[in-house]
Parts: sequence; C-alpha cells; structure tokens
Amino acid sequence: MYAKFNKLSRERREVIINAALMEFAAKGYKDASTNRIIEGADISKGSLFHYFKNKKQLFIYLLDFSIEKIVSEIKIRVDFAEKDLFKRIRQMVDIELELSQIYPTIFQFVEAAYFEQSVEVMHELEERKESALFTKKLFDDIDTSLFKKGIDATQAIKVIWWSLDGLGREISKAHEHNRQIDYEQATQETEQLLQFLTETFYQEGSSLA
Amino acid sequence: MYAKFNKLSRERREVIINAALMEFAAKGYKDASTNRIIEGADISKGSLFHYFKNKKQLFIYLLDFSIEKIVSEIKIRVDFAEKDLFKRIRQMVDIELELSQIYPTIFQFVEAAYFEQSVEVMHELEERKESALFTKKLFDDIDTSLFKKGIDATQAIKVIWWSLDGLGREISKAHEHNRQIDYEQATQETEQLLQFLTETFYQEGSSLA
DNA sequence: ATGTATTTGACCAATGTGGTCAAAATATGT
DNA sequence: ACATATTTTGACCACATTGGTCAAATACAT
Repeated sequence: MYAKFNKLSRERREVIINAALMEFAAKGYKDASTNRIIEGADISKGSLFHYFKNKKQLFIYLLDFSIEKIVSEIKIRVDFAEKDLFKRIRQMVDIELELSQIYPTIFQFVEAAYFEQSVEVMHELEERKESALFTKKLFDDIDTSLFKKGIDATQAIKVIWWSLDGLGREISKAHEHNRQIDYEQATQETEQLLQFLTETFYQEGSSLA
Repeated sequence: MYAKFNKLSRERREVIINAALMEFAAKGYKDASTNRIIEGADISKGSLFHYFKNKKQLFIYLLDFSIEKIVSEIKIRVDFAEKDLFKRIRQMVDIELELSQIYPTIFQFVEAAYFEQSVEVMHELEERKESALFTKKLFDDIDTSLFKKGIDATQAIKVIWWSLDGLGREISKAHEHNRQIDYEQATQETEQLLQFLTETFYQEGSSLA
C-alpha cells in the first residue's frame, strides 16, 4: 500500500510526515494544501504523489500512522493496573512529551481529525474513531479513595483534564511563532501543575513517592 | 465610515455580523471567504461590498465592533472594587453567556484575531491589542486571603481559567453540529463548575452568599 | 411619474487546487 | 563502462475559488 514511501530513509519520512501533520492539523482536510506540504517538506510535487496516490490516501496514512504510534506507546508504557490517577497521567504525559519531540503536531492532528467534517474522509474516520478513544480509558477504573473526602471525583477529573489541556495549548501557542518548543521547560511546568493538582485533590500522604 | 451599513435594520446587521464573525473566527483573515459570508447572511455579493469597501474594512469593522461590545459591557457590569475572584468571574461569565446569545462566535472571533498572522491586517491588529487585554484585568488586585491556606493563588487562578475555558470549548464543540447552544444548560453547568472550584480553593465559609 | 438609494448576480482577472507526465537524475547490477 | 531500473523533479493542466466590479433591476420617496 505504502511500499514506495516506506522505502525512504527514516529522516525523509519524518520530514514529510511532520510537514503533512502540521498542515492537516492547522487547516483540516479540505483546506490543507499539498503545495504547502511539499514546500514544508522540501520535496517535489511529483515525489509526494509518487509516495501517495492522492491527498486522501496521504491523510489516511497519517491517521493510521498517528493512531498506531500513540496506541502502541500507550500499550507499552501505561500500566492500567495502576489505579492512582496521577501516576497514570504522568505515564501519559511522558508519552506525549516524548512523541511530540519527534512529531510535534501529532496530537493536534489526531484531535483535529476527530472533529473533521469533510465528507471525503468521513467514512474512514468513523471506522477509526473507536481506536482513538484512548484518552477516555485513562480515567477508567481509578482509585477514587485517594481523593480528599467530600470531593466530587468526576468534577475533579474534568478540572485536571482541562488544566493539562490548557497548559498544553499555552505551551504550543507560545512557541508557535518561535522555532521550537523547550521540552525541558514544558516538562517542568507540567510537573509543577501535576504537583499542585495532587495537593489540591488528594488526601495528604497519598501518592508522595 | 460605515454609514451605509449602519442604516440597515438591526436584524439585517446582526445576521451579516454573525455570518462574518463565524467565518473569520473559523478560518482566519486570509482563508475567510466573502462568498461564504454572503451565503451565510443570505445577501448578495453586491450588497456586502456596498456596505464595506473591501474584505479588510469588513474585518476591521468586526474587530472594533466586537471589542467595543465586550469592553463596554465589562465597564457596565464588572465591579473592579469587588475583590472576590469568583464574584468577578461570575460577572464576566454572565456577560459572555448573554453576549453569546446575540453574537454566538464573538469571543472566538476576538481570540482568533488576537493570534491572527496575516500581514494584511497585522498593523491594525497591533494597534488594538492593548484594548483587548480585558481578560487579564479580571485577575488583577484579587483578595487572595479568601483562598485556603497554603494554596498557591497563581496556580489556582490558572486552573480556574483553564477549567472555564475547557468547559466553554466543550459546550461550543458539542453544539457545533447541532443548530443552537442550550444556554440554560450552559449556565447551569458553568454554575456547577464555579461552585466546585469555590469549594476546592476557598476557605469554608468564604463567599457563600 | 420622476429621481434617489438600495440590492442584485453575472462577470472578471488573478490565484490556488489536486494531480499528471515526460524528462532528468540517481542507483543498481554486471 | 554500460544498460537498465528506480527515484525525483517541476512545468503543466483543467478546474475551482478568490475578492471585487458594475450595469441593470428593484424599492422607496415625493
């Protein structure tokens, strides 16, 4: 299916993947421009359409690629036997930060794809939506007894999620204009936030390894 | 300047404004289509360019219109003598919910404009950015003694902001496909969230009017 | 009925679109 | 060194969309 593309060097593949992920994430399927993708990847028009027969196939490749990358990483590194919410979140955050260093817009791409409306790709999106629900599982079967008494765990989880999301947005917005994200700082700020949220919602003594 | 447009009935003006706000908010200045705006507003091409001499003037009109609407509403209804953070937030949320009923995408438009990159409008955007900083003032000069002891107020404010933002996103995302937003429900969910955040961050007995 | 203001949509040049293809460049095998 | 196969290129295409114009149609006022 993608024999031609897979024959390329890892570097070339990554450059193309990242240029395409960024374009689709920013503009959505319909408004994404193959011209801007080849410009960003610094390859010729002919090459792109030699690797992928058309725009739609490129999009679906990216979709399957992204989901596979994320899901396989989760399977390796997230321990669902761990019932401590924050420990699980840290496992997930680590994945996000590491994957983002290689594919800076992979999560934005998957989120954008999840809400994509273009009829041209609606069908194949629907087929894959189930496997993209890894986010929800993170909060399944959590030990709510670690929360402070009287805390509404459902609300707390929402607040935690929105905060992580907000910090993530802030980081990528701030460094959209600049060249690259400072992952050192991102890690640090995230850790600070998680620390704060733990103190806020967990009983004293819980999960302070 | 906008004499022709201002002569129109309020209804016609609102329909045009909303169609344009939505298009610019969703696509940004460059990718916004005047064709889709006239389609959404159900007016002719000729009319739009009779009211506004070109796309740029339309954009700037919307920008000034939106900022004026929001800022004047804030001046009327936000009491900066009030040092209780949550009371101030409620005042702001009320404004957002009410304005959103008339101009559903006005806040998305202003936020998108704030990050707009098109050179065609960069200059006039820079000129107006200061007046669009009403958001930050909300958190100025707050009574931090109302917070639980030991709580980092700066972090707490961030979490509160991200949560309100997250809920707002959730509401508009969920109802993007449906026709209209249920403001009754939105108000209720926001109130629940604020209640939860108050209990989380404020000392018992504080601000339970 | 006449003049004025508003509204219309067919029309335009310009730009951008996804995709093709013959030729050029490079790699490979002998 | 040569021939063959593979990869890469960018000029080129038909088509769609763009922001904007303008003469004619419509509405309104007197």
